[in-house]
Amino acid sequence: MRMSKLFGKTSKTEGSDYKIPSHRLLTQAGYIRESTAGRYYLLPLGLKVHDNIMRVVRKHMDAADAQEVVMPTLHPLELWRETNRTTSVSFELMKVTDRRGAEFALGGTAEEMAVDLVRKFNVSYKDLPFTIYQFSNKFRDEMRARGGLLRVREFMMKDAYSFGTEEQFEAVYKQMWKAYEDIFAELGLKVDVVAADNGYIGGEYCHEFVAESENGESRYFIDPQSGYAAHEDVAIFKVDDKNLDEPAQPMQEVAAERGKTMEDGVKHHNLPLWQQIKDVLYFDEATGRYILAVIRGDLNVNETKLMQASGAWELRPATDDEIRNDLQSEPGFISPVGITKKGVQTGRELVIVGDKSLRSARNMYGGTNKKHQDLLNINIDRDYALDIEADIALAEPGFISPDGGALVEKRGIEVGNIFQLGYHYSNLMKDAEFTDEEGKRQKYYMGCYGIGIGRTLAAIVEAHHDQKGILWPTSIAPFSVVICQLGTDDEVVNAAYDMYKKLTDLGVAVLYDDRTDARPGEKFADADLLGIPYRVIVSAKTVASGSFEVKRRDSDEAEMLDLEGVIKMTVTNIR
RNA sequence: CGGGGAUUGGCGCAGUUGGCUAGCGCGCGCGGUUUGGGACCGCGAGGUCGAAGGUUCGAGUCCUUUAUCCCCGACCA
Repeated sequence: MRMSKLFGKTSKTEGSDYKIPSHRLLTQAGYIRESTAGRYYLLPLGLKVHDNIMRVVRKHMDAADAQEVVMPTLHPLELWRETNRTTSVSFELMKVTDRRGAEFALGGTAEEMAVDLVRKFNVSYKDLPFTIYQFSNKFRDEMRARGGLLRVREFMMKDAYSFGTEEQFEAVYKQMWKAYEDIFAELGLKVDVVAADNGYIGGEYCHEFVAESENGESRYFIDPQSGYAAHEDVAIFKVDDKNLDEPAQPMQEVAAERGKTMEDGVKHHNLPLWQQIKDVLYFDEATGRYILAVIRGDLNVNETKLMQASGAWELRPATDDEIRNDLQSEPGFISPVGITKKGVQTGRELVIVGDKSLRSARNMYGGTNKKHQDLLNINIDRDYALDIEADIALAEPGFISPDGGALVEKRGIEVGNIFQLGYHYSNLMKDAEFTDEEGKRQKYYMGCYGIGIGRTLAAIVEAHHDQKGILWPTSIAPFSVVICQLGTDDEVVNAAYDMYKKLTDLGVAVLYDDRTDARPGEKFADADLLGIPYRVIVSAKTVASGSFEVKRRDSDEAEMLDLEGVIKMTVTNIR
């Protein structure tokens, strides 16, 4: 490619709206350009990198026995109704209607489409297991786009769907896990594999592949000793026992003229925070129930775990009005002891969900559901009962992992994930079945596996850049070599063109900076900004000496090589 | 959707308490001198100041409505 003809210019000035390095560098170097918030043009350079990432992903998916297909972008809304996801997905579905009034969803993920495709073929156990995948633009009407390519409303995703029996699933899941490790390794992206929450996709467990970055949106915890890694939503930890050797004391009601915070309770009674009972009252819009989360005072409630444990879907904090008038309690003095289980005004049910940490302490203290009255020596089972007992505690840095090490908090970009879907979709969708050995119909057991291509591209830039620009890993660089032609003398131009031609004929992706109106400094700055792995300089000086200056983007040292040397170096270092 | 900030040639910005043909830098075009880390001189093109309405003799500047964008929160590849 001749740089003089390249569409998409580099820019010396940077926009003030570009807050994170990948967004700024990709825009400044002419890889991408924003259309509207969360929708981007991929320019020729950006498309090359994008294609290269897809090529790597495709290679490893194929190697893992997945088969590529293409699904329509417009999904019949009927299919989404079949799984009730017209209302339950967290990202807003974008819908379109055709001239006949048929409704479609713009695909944001394609579980239903995959199942619908497979069920058309009436598969048998002999066909299982198998995995299909596609690359397609996904549409998600996100509340807020953010950070350039990091969170957008329209993006290329590789999504794969596996079909098989429950017995076969573990091997398939591991195969995909391995494929993902190979993909990100080849892309030059270090990732942590963390256990995460399935959310709206359904199923029981999943793992996220997260590239550590301060600009990422995923918070997760790792135990560096054991390798335990989990998203903050699902991270578990060991709760220490406090005073279980203490005998249970008789419960006692006392006057407590205090404020409503936990600290007020600690101060008033001069007792430790951990001994206080923390009560957090929610209302679930989805099921119309109050959820009272009860936990040891020094811990916080993890709403994701709480939703999992209680079956709630749309939690919001209960209002003071609801607490006082419907539940006859008092903000700051809520207590599982004697709280009404049914709203007196609305008749709404109240479910008490208690954290297992409540069993790590005795003789706890807390409110009475009456203002300025507290209870001392509250003991679980004896004084109150839980409807649901579960782990609903939020992990914090320094807590002890299940393996015994201290948890470290990290932040990163979620570039891919693998989900166990189980029977979730085959239960919801008709005829999602295969014929087994005995001729009986059985549900498929499924998994799904996604990688965001644009986000991965941005994550690679986040991980590989310096003051001057991008440093592409050779596996995905838009060009392997940039030839900087300095000067316009015939010998220089001829030598540069000759090298460009020879390398190109050998299959090396070469960017030939043939611009006659750019001075050397500008060419160097652009080469650095663009992040091409190798830079070769052809100038009057080098032509006279019969050798060329070759420098790696990630090194400060150049070496002088003749044409044969340049060819050898670049050809052996390309993919 | 809640909170904060912004919108003036392709990009980055200035524009005072309302006042004259709306400026600067970069970039772009033409001519020339240059050529190893973003050169210089000359000439030139390009803006109904996000949009609509209002106040005023007069609006980029004041008021109302509205659109878009950025940042922080709840979601995700």
